[in-house]
Amino acid sequence: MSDVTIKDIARMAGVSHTTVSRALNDSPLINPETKERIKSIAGSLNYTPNYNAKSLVLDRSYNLGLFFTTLHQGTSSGFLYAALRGVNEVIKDGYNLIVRGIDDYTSFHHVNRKSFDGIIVMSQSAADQPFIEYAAQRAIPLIVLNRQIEMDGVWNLVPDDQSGAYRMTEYLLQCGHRRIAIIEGKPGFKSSHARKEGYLDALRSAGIEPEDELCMRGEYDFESGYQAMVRILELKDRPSAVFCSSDDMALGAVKAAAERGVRVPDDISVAGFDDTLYSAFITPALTTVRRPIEEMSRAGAEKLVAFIEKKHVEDHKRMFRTELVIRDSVKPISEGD
Amino acid sequence: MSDVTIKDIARMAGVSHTTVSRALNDSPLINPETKERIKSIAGSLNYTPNYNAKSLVLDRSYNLGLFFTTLHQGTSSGFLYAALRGVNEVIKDGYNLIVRGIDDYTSFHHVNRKSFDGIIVMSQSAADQPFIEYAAQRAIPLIVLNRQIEMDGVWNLVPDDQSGAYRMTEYLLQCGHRRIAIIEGKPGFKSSHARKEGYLDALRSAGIEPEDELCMRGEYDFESGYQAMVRILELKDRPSAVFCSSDDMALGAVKAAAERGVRVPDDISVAGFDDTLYSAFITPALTTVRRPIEEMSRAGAEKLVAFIEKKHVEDHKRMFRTELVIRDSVKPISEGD
DNA sequence: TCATGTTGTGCACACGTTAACAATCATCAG
DNA sequence: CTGATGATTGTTAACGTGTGCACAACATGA
Repeated sequence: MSDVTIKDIARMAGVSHTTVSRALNDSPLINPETKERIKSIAGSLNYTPNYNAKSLVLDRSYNLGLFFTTLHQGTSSGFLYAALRGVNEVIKDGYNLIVRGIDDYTSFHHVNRKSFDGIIVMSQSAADQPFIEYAAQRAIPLIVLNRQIEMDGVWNLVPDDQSGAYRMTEYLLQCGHRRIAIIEGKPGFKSSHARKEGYLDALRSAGIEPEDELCMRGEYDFESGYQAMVRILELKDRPSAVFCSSDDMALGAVKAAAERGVRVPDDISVAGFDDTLYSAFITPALTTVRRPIEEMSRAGAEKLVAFIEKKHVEDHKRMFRTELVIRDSVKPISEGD
Repeated sequence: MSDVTIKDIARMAGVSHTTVSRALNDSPLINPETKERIKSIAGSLNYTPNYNAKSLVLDRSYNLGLFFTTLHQGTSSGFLYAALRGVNEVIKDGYNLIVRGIDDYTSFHHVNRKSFDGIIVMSQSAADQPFIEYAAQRAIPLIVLNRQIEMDGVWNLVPDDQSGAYRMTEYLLQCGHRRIAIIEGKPGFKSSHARKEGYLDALRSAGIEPEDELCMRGEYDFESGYQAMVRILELKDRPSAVFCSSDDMALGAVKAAAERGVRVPDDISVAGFDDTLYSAFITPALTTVRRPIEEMSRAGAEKLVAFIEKKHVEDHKRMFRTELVIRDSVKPISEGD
């Protein structure tokens, strides 16, 4: 059936396979009439090039990789969907999109330049670092989304955590909160720093001097959020709102409060960050900050394809605007409270 | 960097490249000592085979395709996620999983046996038919999930609609409903028939003779559900519950009821089928039947890989158990009502 | 007339791998 | 000692495509 090759076409057209190859690739060397004739024969034979052979000689795979930190533990379906949609919208017919969880690989043996024209890593954790370095070292065009990273030659598109945190804090202030605690992210992480800076900026803009007492260490995970909230609730002068640097920690915070008979949001407001899927389902539904996953993915894929196809690409870093998602876990406080 | 080939290894080991190829592929022809020596050289050089070259000569692509009806209009993220997880769990390191929406293709040019060792179609609509036929005609190992299909040489794994409908009806009966209407699916569709049969069986098992008056035609879509519900509400002896053969129709039915001041579930109970994503979010949250997407995907991928690797595979059709999802749109009725 | 393009085409090889067949060598039966 | 057998390894071609170079035909300009 589909086993017709350029040699078959060559025989029919009475030319060499070289001419056929050139004609089908629109080489300017070929006589326009010959070219048309060859193309019409190819069309009528329903010719499809053998991409494996092309790949071999052209040193291109026509494969793009979209890698997630994990596909089976923790990645939310909404996150996956948004990323896949974003990338898929952009890539042309000529590419295959290969989707995989990094933790599915027992070795990175199959990850090399011959197999991937380019790779998009939707990074959710520092556990991806070895993979990213491996790919970078193999000189595969690489773009890392979502998680901030410092590597030369690797593009990096991340959500603007700082302004997200700024606007969330601003929102809490608008709701009348004056004493607002923060539970910080993992120490040393860029995102932790950015989110805290946004928080601090917003407070200062409102003329409120941040208090060290209200800044709690966290690790981005459920447990650390729980622990931090316990400490917050023990403060003599308890804050009326807590900004958590991740939804996971917010979940822990809500649990700690509930266990101590402190109601969210009636007694204390809790805000998160990330808008993970469950955020909408828990009680109370979490007020949080959404990261623009689909937009980032689209931009990342565009950039990657443009680079592969040799168009020049300039800037290596970019921030994407985050968005406030207002649900039920933050409550305005009336003046008299 | 990674450009070491078997010829390089051959030179270092003082053998021919053929010997290297055989050694690395564990051919029994090679002296065990030589084999070990070659393997260790390959390891130390960090050798990775060029899969494009392998593909060319072995006529295998190492690619599996996972195709959805669409990725950007209607496919729910949960559905996508479940399917992807199921397939991904099964496929080995040696395969690439290519994910795509069928409606993303402007032509099926890139779909051929040289580019795909096998294809899994997660079919949500009859619109996939041309794609499925195209792939089948190209002799690509093919498995169609979720939608029943009648084609030789094409595996087909579908949810057990009949028993799902049976158990839903049974549940309605347990809730005290005696007069239960059904809105049927598209005439001529296997699934419509199966769902109706399940409904009829359950009624008869409970000693209730089905009434023609309570069987309404539908088309699986919102509008037909609306129309059918209108007719149901006009019946002199109105049923206390309506089993809709799809969530879309259930949605239409709820709307028709609401517009006429009939409350769901207080005045009438409504059940759906499919567990589409929105089913949980609408008011009232829909009691429905979930299809075992992840399980089906896993089984499908296993079957496909087994076939590609020449192990014999027997049965070509299989049903998967569906699951009742109880939410708020069905209410038990007390004896006195 | 002859040197010098210009235009279109083919030859031969390359890409990295596998595999049919040939070759070598040791071993063994007679 | 000799031919046969079996175990290893090498030679060579093949998979389908793209490309550097040579070449033919034909036009151009002096």
